[in-house]
Amino acid sequence: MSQTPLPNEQLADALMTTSFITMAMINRIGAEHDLSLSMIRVLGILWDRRLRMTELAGYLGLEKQTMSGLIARAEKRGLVARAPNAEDGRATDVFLTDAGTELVKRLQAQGQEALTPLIGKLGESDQQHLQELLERMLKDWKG
Amino acid sequence: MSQTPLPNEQLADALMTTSFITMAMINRIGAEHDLSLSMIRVLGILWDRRLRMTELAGYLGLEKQTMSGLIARAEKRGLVARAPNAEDGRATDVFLTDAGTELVKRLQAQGQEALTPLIGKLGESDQQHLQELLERMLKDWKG
DNA sequence: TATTGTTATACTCTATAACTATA
DNA sequence: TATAGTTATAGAGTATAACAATA
Repeated sequence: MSQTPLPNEQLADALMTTSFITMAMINRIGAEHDLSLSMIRVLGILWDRRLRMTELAGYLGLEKQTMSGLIARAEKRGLVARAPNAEDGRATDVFLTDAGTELVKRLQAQGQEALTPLIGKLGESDQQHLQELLERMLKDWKG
Repeated sequence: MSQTPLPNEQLADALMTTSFITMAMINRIGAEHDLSLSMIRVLGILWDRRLRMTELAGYLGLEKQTMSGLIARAEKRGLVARAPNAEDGRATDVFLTDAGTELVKRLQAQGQEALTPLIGKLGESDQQHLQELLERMLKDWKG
């Protein structure tokens, strides 16, 4: 006599609270560099990828026109560059410049630093366990 | 011979990735209701509190003028209300209306539902453990 | 004088609509 | 005809600056 498992509401709430706190930290760090959360996401996604405008918009769930504006501003600041796509004459590739790559490294380091006090509320063994659980949850997630 | 514990960089990265995924879900849910992440935070904070404009701005790390605009739009939509503060003639209290309270309940339920597939990647025992670790990490956090 | 809040202004972010160029 | 991208426009979100009212 099995029943459909109820969603773990308390876990969902804890994830949402954790995420709001983490996002507030990332938002604050971004503000120091005049970067919005969307711009940080764009740069982060481009870390190990060269994408077309439409693909990039798809990753972020934004309209292509919105991406045009974001990329135009990022390009103006020298963080990304655009180049015509080799296969499709209509498409434009976007990728990080060296300055953009350095900035992403910096942001990641600052994010790690900012999270240290929160993480430090757990002992080393619990930290290890939390890391494993999160990584298992994220594995192969198509988000 | 002890050494200063290094910050757990992999855990920090997992928290940031989890948060970006969770925020994307919440952002999508908010969009269905024409609510930005900031507006959702405002409504969420007012869930169990009646706050003055400046206090509210402090919670979100925003300037008071920004909060004036957010609250003006929320008030126009009937989600919050303003009233003069009893003790300080300069201050204005903000609180949820009944419609605002209903909306927050709805948003929380939708958030729980949206997170179910992600949470479901872990077994019940792991879910329970993850919840405990997150709650222990969040306990008494002044964020 | 200092604090609380609003208004004025400017820029970023976002979507809808219209357009150009290529497939 | 459909798709990729940009430009035009409008509204929300944000900060800096200036202001009115109260402490």
